[in-house]
Amino acid sequence: MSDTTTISAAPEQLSPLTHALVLHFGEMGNRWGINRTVGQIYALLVFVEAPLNAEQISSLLSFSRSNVSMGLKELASWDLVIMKHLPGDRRDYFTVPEDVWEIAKTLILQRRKRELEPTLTELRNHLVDASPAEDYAISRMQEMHDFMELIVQWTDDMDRLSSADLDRLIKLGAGVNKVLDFTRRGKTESG
Amino acid sequence: MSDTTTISAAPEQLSPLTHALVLHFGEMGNRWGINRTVGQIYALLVFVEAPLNAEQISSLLSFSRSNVSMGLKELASWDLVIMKHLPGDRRDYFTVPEDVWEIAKTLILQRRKRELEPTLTELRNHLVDASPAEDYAISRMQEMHDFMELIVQWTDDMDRLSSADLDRLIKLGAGVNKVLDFTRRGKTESG
DNA sequence: CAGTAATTTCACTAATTACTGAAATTACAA
DNA sequence: TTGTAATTTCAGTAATTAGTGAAATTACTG
Repeated sequence: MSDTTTISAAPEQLSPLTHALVLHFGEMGNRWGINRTVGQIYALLVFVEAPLNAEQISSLLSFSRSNVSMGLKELASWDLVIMKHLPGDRRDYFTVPEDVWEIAKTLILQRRKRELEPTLTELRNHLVDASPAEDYAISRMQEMHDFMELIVQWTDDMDRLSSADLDRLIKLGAGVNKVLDFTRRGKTESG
Repeated sequence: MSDTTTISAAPEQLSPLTHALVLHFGEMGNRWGINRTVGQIYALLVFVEAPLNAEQISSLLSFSRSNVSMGLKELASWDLVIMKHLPGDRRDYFTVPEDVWEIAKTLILQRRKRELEPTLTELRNHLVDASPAEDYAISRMQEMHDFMELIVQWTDDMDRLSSADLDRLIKLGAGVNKVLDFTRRGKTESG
């Protein structure tokens, strides 16, 4: 037994499996609008049980300490990481929520904020003082606006769905229809 | 009356309104994983009724002909544009589908393909030969995999929802729950 | 408040991605 | 075929974004 017993021991290096996934999420980062670094940091926090400090992240992923700092800052701005502290240790430790659905809900709301809301505002502003001369463009904008509002409603509904409900849905293999039944019934009897 | 009567006359320059929106969509392109050029071209095709050829796009947005060509190619690879031809004119003309929901469905499926499916495949591959020693990482991967499969099901369901149904939902101001009711009932009686 | 560990900021460099004009290709018409 | 209009490709350049190390800041300890 080693003497480095903090809490649920952080690895000194990654298993091939975790390493492969971390690299994959780094690549996927591009498609998700975040950079490689941030993608890798996040995957690391997801697949490693122990909370990690910046130094550990930096050495496990081998990029600079300052880069890790910026990555964590970005993840924090997305509300995607949880900061913890160990007694007698002043370093910041980071983890992610325990269940996927919590993570996904955060992602959905954040993406909505970044990808939808600015456009919704823009459309609204232009629609108020639009001259009826530009018939076609205006009706297109109106449709788009209404549609985006609908998406906002949908994501609000989703946000109300608990992890326990979702868990059950997964086991049932249920499609969208069942999900919506769940949301409309409100919270269920399970913990 | 001018003699440039093709079909629903392409403008020689953009109205301030359309221009503003085109610029906005160019900016948003970043957040949506496409570049400014592609975002602007797409917005242009959405807000201008007439199908446009590459030359027109290039002059309305003032970037190079070759850039337009690459942008259209990318949009085509996402299945987001419709190519048309006018009798006696060999140039290619481009438009987008008439209704927002058609566009959105395409976007949903395409984003799924680019943002989810590669990871789903990766997870599946790693999960088959995972050593049970790495308990934690594996269960995280399994959860993530199951969740992503669920999203695939949801988006499949959405894809089955018709524009007419959606249109009605918007008018009702309905949230996710109503949507799912619609999908489970199948097609409705409206045209 | 002096000392030190941890973190953040920032100017710089590296790497990537976007855009262009020229050349090549394609598609059709005479 | 040959000619010509339209489109695409591509090598080079411009612009943007990512990543680093050194310096500055913050936060805690004695």
